[in-house]
Amino acid sequence: MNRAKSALTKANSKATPRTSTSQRLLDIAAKLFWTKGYASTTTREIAAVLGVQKASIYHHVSRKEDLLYEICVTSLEHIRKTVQAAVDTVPDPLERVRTLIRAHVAAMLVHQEKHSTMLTELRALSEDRRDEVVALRDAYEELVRSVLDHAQRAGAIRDDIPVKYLSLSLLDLMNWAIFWFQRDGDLSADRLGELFVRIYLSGVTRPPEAADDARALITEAMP
Amino acid sequence: MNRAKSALTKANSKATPRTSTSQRLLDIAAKLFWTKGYASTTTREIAAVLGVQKASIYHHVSRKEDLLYEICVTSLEHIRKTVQAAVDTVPDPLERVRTLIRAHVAAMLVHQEKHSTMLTELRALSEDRRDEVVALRDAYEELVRSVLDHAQRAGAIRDDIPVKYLSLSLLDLMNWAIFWFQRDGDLSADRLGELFVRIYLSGVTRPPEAADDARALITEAMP
DNA sequence: GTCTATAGGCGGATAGAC
DNA sequence: GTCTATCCGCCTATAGAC
Repeated sequence: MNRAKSALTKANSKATPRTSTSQRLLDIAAKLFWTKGYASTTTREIAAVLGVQKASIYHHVSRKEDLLYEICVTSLEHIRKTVQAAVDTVPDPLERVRTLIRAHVAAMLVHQEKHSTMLTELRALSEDRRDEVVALRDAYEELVRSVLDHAQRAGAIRDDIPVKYLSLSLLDLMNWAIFWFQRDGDLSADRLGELFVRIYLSGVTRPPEAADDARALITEAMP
Repeated sequence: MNRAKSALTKANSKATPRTSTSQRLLDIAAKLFWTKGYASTTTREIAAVLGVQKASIYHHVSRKEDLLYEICVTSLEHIRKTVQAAVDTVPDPLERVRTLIRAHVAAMLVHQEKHSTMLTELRALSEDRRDEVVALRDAYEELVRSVLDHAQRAGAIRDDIPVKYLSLSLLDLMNWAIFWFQRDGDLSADRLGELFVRIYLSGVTRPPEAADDARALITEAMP
């Protein structure tokens, strides 16, 4: 937790002016890191897309790694704050789980490039910074676990599987959709969230006969 | 399908003698690619772990990329064959889904390094080879879809979500466990498979009261 | 099948003018 | 804040002996 806080502080204080060029730099880097991977993306390419010379990048960051670090921190802070705020408005334990799923999917898709870069390129960070980002990630996962734990204690979700694994399974289900979800495809972000709500909460087995959750979301066929 | 076959043929014919050194080379490369990523792993490191000079590697493969290509093909062919064989022995549509989940989890964990490398490093391949591997991956995903489609047509699983998304969700749930599953942890590979069977088929909502699947797997608490 | 030696290129990063 | 010019190290891959 201390580490997490220090990560944020550092990210905002550093020699990184929040000018719009710096923001564009981060967005461009995220898109390239996501597409080609961090190690395979060169500072030359980033500069070319940004429309400046390679050396100019070093006015905004002191190392290529800074870009990756800031992308990871931004992504994790955004999703944690968004999901926390959404969940806080809902009292019912089971409805909180639904809200978490919807908010997580929406938030991760808002920053699709940054979120997927964080998920896959974390290992490219130096040890110290990786530790800081992992601490941020752990803090978020702790939020997910607490929502599930609350629901489990309330008797709303199954208790034959430890919350640890319920949580990891849910994160796997949601996070990796980022690899195949197409913003312009036949499925909107909202519908993707609803899809995961149904699968995760009800499973795919056909209910014996309308014995599904009473507040059933199923009124029309998906997509 | 044609592309898939050509990928396999090439992989087995090429200038790649199946000596034990070549096998060790592939295994070592897979472990390093998985840990550090393909682009960040140097031929020097691979050679060092193998216990030879850098140049000696080029007797077994003609380019570093060959290693990644063979890892991807091996991994996908293994899982496809294993899962197909397992599913073929089971007639009941719903039981086939369960069998698929168990077989997929078991197979991907047997070759954990290769499978995760295939999942995350595919984009580092040259365009032609990437196309070939993607064709193999598509062929496997088609197998998954067909099992789910069969179950859906038989009325065994829900029909309010298209098979396309049921399939992608299941693959996300299973595949990315490879990131957090610890071989020596408190969960065996078999139990991980059972865990996914329960979550995917029944969902996490607590059943109204023993209204869960009659052939319930839930006899003891997990882990 | 493995070695030593080296080619040849590309990468991140810096110096210092404007 | 951006430019030109350049350093230097590391990387993949090859040449050719044993």
